[in-house]
Amino acid sequence: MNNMEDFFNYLSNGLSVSDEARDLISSIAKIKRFQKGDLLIEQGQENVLQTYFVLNGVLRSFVIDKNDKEHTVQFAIKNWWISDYIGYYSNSEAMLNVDCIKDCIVIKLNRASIQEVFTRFPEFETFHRKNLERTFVRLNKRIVNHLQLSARDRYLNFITEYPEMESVAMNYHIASYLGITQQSLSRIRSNT
Amino acid sequence: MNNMEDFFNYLSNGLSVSDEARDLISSIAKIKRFQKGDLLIEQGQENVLQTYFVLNGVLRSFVIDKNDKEHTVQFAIKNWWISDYIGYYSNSEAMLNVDCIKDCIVIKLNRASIQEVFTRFPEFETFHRKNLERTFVRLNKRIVNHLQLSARDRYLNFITEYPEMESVAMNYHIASYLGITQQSLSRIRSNT
DNA sequence: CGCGCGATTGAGTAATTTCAAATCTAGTGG
DNA sequence: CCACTAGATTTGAAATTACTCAATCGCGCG
Repeated sequence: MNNMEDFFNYLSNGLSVSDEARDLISSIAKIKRFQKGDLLIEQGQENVLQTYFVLNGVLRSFVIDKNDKEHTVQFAIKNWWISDYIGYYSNSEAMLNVDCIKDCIVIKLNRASIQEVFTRFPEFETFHRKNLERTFVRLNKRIVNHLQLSARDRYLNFITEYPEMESVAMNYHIASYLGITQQSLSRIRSNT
Repeated sequence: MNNMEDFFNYLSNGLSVSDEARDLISSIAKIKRFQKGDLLIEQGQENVLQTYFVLNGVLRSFVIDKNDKEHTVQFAIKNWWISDYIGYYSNSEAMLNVDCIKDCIVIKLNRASIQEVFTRFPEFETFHRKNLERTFVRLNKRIVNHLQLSARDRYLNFITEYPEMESVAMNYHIASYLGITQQSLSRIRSNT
């Protein structure tokens, strides 16, 4: 369907959404469409007020270093959230870019509105807190993997962990997520 | 002082602690002392029910890989929290070890008791949620740094970010946190 | 003094990157 | 249907970075 209903379905998985909460969320959540290549957040922009929930498509967040190389921080597909969470949560300028790698339909929410939801409906704060805890685990695992695994093993882990990404992300997106060059990834793939 | 009062001072920084909350916390929080080398959590143990708040001393969490090499995931000093947050939040067996690298005084809290505090005093859940968001930013920054910086730059970033760690952690602890060998760190240090 | 642990240094080796060229692929127009 | 093109991927060879293994150094402590 790719509409607001999908978002409420997602929410229903973790909490029960009252009619009042539903009304408030409907009024603050905006559905947006983007095309492959569109930039939702740009490194250096003054502040990061938005976070996005993916209804359809694929996005990624990435940083461009001083040598103009891109490094993928996160991918997002259906039912994932994405933003520059460094800028978003530390209330600073954008440290990351967010762009579409496939045409997308997303729900755009801003921090202040979400805060309002938390205040009026505390169960949403609990839901968010549990999400954060799960994400926290994922980030810790990524760090642990990066510390102890070889490039090849990180790749093998990636494709078992996120099997859907191989077909939608390009070679160099995945390489830059794994912290290697696209040439190295190509060589790893060729003798697996 | 290194007693419970320090913990309440820490909490007072982010919220106002009612007398009732204070009573509940006093009843569930246990002060524990550990010596350098003591293991608080051991990789593989059945579950991770505890998290620790540091009153004094230095601890670290780390993983031992299949070649018996240690990789430091996190350090903790006064006013930091530490545990195996992978096991703790995903309710699984311990993926990490936690040990003392200096004699420690910590407050031990368990998940179920903390949940009770959240339920009875929702402002603690908000406090925790904000902490998680800050930690989330730190982990994202660590990943970004790992992706885009050289070993030398990661080291330079580490000593500006955590200047107190250089004197309390050993060479190979820091090296294993940065994802390099102790020999490489030694060489980096010698021509800085 | 001598032991033990941690840090440093050196030399050879392995893994990965860099730069450049070649190949593949999907889409476009003749 | 085929040729062409632009973008993406692969391959090769040299250079770089970091690692391994081994030996040595330095220091605190019994």
